[in-house]
Amino acid sequence: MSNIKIKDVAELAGVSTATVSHVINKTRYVSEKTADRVLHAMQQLNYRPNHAARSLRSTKTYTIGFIMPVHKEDTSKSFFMSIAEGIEETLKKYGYHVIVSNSKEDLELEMEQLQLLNDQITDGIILATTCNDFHKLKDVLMEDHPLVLIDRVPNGYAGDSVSIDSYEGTIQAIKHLKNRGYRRIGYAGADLSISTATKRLDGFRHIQQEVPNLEDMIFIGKPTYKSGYKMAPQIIQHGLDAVFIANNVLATGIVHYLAEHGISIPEEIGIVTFDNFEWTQIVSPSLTVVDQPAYEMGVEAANLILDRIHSIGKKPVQTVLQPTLIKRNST
Amino acid sequence: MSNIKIKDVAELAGVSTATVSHVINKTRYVSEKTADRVLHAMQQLNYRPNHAARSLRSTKTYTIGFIMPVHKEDTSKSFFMSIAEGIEETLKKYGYHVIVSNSKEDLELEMEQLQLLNDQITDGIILATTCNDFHKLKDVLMEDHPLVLIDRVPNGYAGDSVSIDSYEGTIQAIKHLKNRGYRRIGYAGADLSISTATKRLDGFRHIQQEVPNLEDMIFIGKPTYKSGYKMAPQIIQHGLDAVFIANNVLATGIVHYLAEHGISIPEEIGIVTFDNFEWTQIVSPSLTVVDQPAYEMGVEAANLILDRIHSIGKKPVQTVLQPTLIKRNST
DNA sequence: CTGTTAGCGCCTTCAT
DNA sequence: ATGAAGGCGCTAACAG
Repeated sequence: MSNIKIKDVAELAGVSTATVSHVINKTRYVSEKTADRVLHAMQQLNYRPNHAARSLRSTKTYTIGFIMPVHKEDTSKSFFMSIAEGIEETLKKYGYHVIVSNSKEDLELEMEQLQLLNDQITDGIILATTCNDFHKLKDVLMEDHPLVLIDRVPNGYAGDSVSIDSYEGTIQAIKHLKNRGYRRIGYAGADLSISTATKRLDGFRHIQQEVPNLEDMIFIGKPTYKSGYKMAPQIIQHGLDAVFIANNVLATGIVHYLAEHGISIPEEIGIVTFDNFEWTQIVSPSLTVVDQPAYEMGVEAANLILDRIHSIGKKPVQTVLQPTLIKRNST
Repeated sequence: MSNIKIKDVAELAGVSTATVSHVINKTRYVSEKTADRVLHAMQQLNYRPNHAARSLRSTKTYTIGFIMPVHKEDTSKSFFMSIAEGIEETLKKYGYHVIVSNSKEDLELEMEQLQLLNDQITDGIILATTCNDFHKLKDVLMEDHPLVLIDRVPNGYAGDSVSIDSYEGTIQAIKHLKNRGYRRIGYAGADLSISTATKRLDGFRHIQQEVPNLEDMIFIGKPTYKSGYKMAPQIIQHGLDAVFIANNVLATGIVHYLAEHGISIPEEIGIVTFDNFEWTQIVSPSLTVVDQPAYEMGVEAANLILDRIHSIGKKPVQTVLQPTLIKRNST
C-alpha cells in the first residue's frame, strides 16, 4: 500500500489539496510554477492516486466489463480472445481496466454476470450476448449504464454495437464457390439462434434462391465436432460438390471425417468455412475461409464504449465490419 | 446508479448502519430477528453495497489481476484462455472479479502491467511471466502483495506457484516413442528462456543421455510457423525417425510441411507435440500430444491466491500438476 | 446484543 | 489563481 495521499503531496509542494487534485485531473487552471512544484512533489513521493477513493467520489470506476460466451472445448476461444485483446489494448491507453467474465453461452449466467458487473463495478459493459431477443435482458440491464454489444446483435436492440457482416461474408463465399465451378453447393450450420448464425443462413438462401429444392441442401446440426462428423456422410450422399460450413466447431467434425475417409478436397468436394482459425491453415489442404476481423472488432467496441461513457444520450452507433474471403486450397 | 445506501436500509429496518454492515459481512453476531429485518429491507430496497466505498474503507478490492503473455497470432491463445476460465470461475464463487491484461510476451509490458495492477486495484496477481530471472521483477513487485506465478516459474522465485511438470511430460513422450520402436528421436524446440521450454529440453537430454551425438538431434528455432516450416526438411535430412516438438507454434509449421510434402506420419516419421490443441485432433493423422491441464491450473492458482490473501506470511506453496500423454495416430 | 461516530482519500463547491 | 472544508458510502473501534 503506497500510503501517500494527496495531502502529503500538497504539504510538500506547499499548496492545498485542491490544487494537487486539479493538477492531476487538469480540471482547472494552475500556474505553471505551482503545477511544476506539485508534479515534482508527486514524483518525489512516488504518489499514486487512490483508486477506490477517486471512484467513490467521482462515481467512475475506470473499469469496463467484457462478457463473452465460450464453451470449455470450443474453437471460438481464440476468436473471443482476439476480441478481448483488442478491447484491452485500446482501453488501457485511456487508463481503463477490463474485467472479463464468461457466460459459457448460457443466458442465465450471462444475466447473472450482467448484474455483477453493474455500475458500481464498471463504467460500461461490452457484451457478446447469447440472447436472441434483447427484451429478455432488459430486466438486468441498468438504464444509462453504457453498453456495447459485440459480434452478436439480437432482435429488438437498437443501441451501440459492433458486428461483422455475416450476410455479406456468406454471399462472397458462395460466389467464390460458383466461380470455381461448383454447382451443387450446400450449407452446413448449427442450430443456434444467435444473430450471426441466422444471418449466414439468410445470406445463403438469398444468393441461392434460384436453386430448386434448396432446403434439401441445408444441413443443420449441433455446434459440435461429433455432429459435424455425422453430418459429413449425409452431405456426400446428397451429391453435393461443395459445402459452405457456417460454424467452426461443426467444421472440425466435417473436415476430419472427409480427411479420414480419403474424400479429396477440393476435387470431390469444395469447402469454405467461417473463421480463419489456425487449424484451417494447418490441415491439408488448407481451407478457404471467411476471415472475421476479431481484434479490430474489439478495438471498435472499446472506442464505442468510451464515446458512450463520455456522452450518454448521443445517438447509438452500429458499426459493421466487413469479413474477408481468404482463398486457399480447399476450393 | 442504485443510490440506496446502507443508511436507507438501516432506517427501513429500524437499526443502525453498523448492524446492517455486520449483517452483510457476517462480522459480528446479530440476533436472528434483526438480521431478518435487515435482509428484508435490503431486498425491498434492492440494495447493493457500494464497491468503491467498501474498498476505500477496507483496503480490499475483491479483484485479482491476471497477466498473460499471448502473441497476436499465437496458438497458445486458447491455452491461456483456458487458464483464465479456471481462474475466473473459481474466483467468482468467492465474490472476486478478474482483471486481465496481456504482456504479449514482452517483459517491459509485463512490468508496466504489474505496476498498473498494484494493491490499489487488486488484492493479488496471478502472473504467467515472460521473465526467466525473478530478480528482474523485484523492483515493480510490491512487498506483501499476494502473487502467484502460473505455468512458468523463473529462477530465483520461491513464492507460490502452479506449474506443469514439463520435465516429466517430455520423458513420458520420449518413452512412448521408444516403445513404438522409434530409435532416432529428435527434439524440436524454440529458443525461449522461459522455464517450461528449458525443462522440456532438460527432460529430453536426460532420458536420451545414452544416445551418441545427441546434440545433433536437437533443433532450436524461433517459436513461429515459418521457423517450423524451415526446420522440417532439416529434420528429415538428418535421418531422424521421430521428433518430439516442444513448442506448439513451431509444430504448426513442421506438421504442415510434412503434410504438404507427402511425408507419411507415423510411418516415415513419428511425432509427438506439446499441448492438446484442437488442431492436433483435426489434422490427419491426428497427433499424439502431451496434454497440459490448463483449466485446472487456473483453478489451482485461484485457490492459492485466495489462501495467500487470507494468510499473508504462510509458507509458500508450489503446486505441480502432471501432464497426460494422449496417444493418437502420429506415433 | 446493538448503536455512535470517526475517518478511509479524493473531488468539488464556495469563497476569496 | 488558489484554499478551506464537506461529504461520497462504508467499516470498525469504542461505547454501552
